[in-house]
Amino acid sequence: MSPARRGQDTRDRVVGAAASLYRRQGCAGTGLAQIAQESGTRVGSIYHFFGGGKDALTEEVVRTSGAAYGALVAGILAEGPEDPVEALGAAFGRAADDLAASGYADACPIATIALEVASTHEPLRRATAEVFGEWLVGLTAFCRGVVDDEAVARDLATAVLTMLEGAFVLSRAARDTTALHAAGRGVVVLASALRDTHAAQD
Amino acid sequence: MSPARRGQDTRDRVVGAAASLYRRQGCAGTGLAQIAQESGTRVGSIYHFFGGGKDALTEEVVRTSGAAYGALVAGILAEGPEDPVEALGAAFGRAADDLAASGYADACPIATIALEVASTHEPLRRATAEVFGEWLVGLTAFCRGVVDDEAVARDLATAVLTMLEGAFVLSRAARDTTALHAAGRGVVVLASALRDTHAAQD
DNA sequence: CCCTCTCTTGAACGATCACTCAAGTAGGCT
DNA sequence: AGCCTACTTGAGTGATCGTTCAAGAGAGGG
Repeated sequence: MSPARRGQDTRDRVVGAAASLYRRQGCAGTGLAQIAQESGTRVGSIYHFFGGGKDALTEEVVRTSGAAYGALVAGILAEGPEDPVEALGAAFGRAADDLAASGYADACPIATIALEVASTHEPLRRATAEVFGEWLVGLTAFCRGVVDDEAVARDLATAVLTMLEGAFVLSRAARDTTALHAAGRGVVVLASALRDTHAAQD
Repeated sequence: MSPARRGQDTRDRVVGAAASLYRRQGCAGTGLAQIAQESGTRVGSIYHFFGGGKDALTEEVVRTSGAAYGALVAGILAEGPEDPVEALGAAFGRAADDLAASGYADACPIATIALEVASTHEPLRRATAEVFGEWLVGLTAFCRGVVDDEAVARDLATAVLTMLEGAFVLSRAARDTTALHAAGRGVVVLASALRDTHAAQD
């Protein structure tokens, strides 16, 4: 096996292990030694791939898992019920199932990092903001299927994302999916109300 | 001044400094040395008051600032517009103002801790869950002013809290209050819709 | 075959981590 | 006055933090 291939594998394993650990215990609570052990390599190898040190690795984790989670949610919405309002509600149910199945660990991959770095590390804060921004672009496009008006759709998308993020916080803390299911019902009511008022204005 | 009084002062300053630092940079990212320096004492004094070490201090921070923030929100809602739906919306505007005024640091005092400890420290996880639970009790009571049905009020309260928590995450990451304002508009639409459908069922 | 380049390895750096402890200080009480 | 208790102080514990580096391993191209 070529060194380049071996290296790419190691690099991917490091990013994957870091993403998994960050999601469970945050960035500050995860040491490079633990990341190295979890990915079956040594700390020195991490520095071979990430000359910028832990910060560079963390930024790559944010962007990589941010893109992956955005694609995951987009897929769930696309494969869900045909009615976009019902699809939004079903997505919260799916999120609840996945969260419980993972022992209440696999929620938003970057929320913990975002809160940790928001006031302490400007480059990482920007990275998390950009990921959230990209999610909002995709969600807004989907919400255009509920309400045609761009501004209203963006408001709905923002509300949906806040409810998902907040419900992840509450559900992980409580170790039950009540908050996620309540948020899902709220999303359906909110989206339906916006669709109705929008239709009434046509 | 009596030793007991001096001690109580020191203890309060330690809890206050820890709460402030935790809110900005999380629990794992805050060292006891920094807490001691910020509160004008020494690490040894922290251990005099908190024999259980950092965990004991953290639990007190969670319960203390959890209760304080619950009272703060309750006060804002009570002093807000008479219409409870408008009061909920206004509270999000107030949260946005406060967040921006603090340099996007003072959001939820326990959200970062909750995410950090949810999968790593069971006693602290329970503490955060209990704080969220108490907030939900108060919020549900307030939402009874919107919808009389207990279950619907609790759903609304849960949705409101998830939107506040999620909007704090997005707004701190983006360093702007767009998400909080959008969430506030969403809360008004959601609460209004629930009030209308509930009234129609009477 | 040997050189090169990529990647791995293991040891070491100073700093900081949570934590401990013995000695010192000072007000309250008898 | 003298003791007691509460609190402070500063030094020190081993462990782990992020980071660095020199040396080794191993496949590809000449």
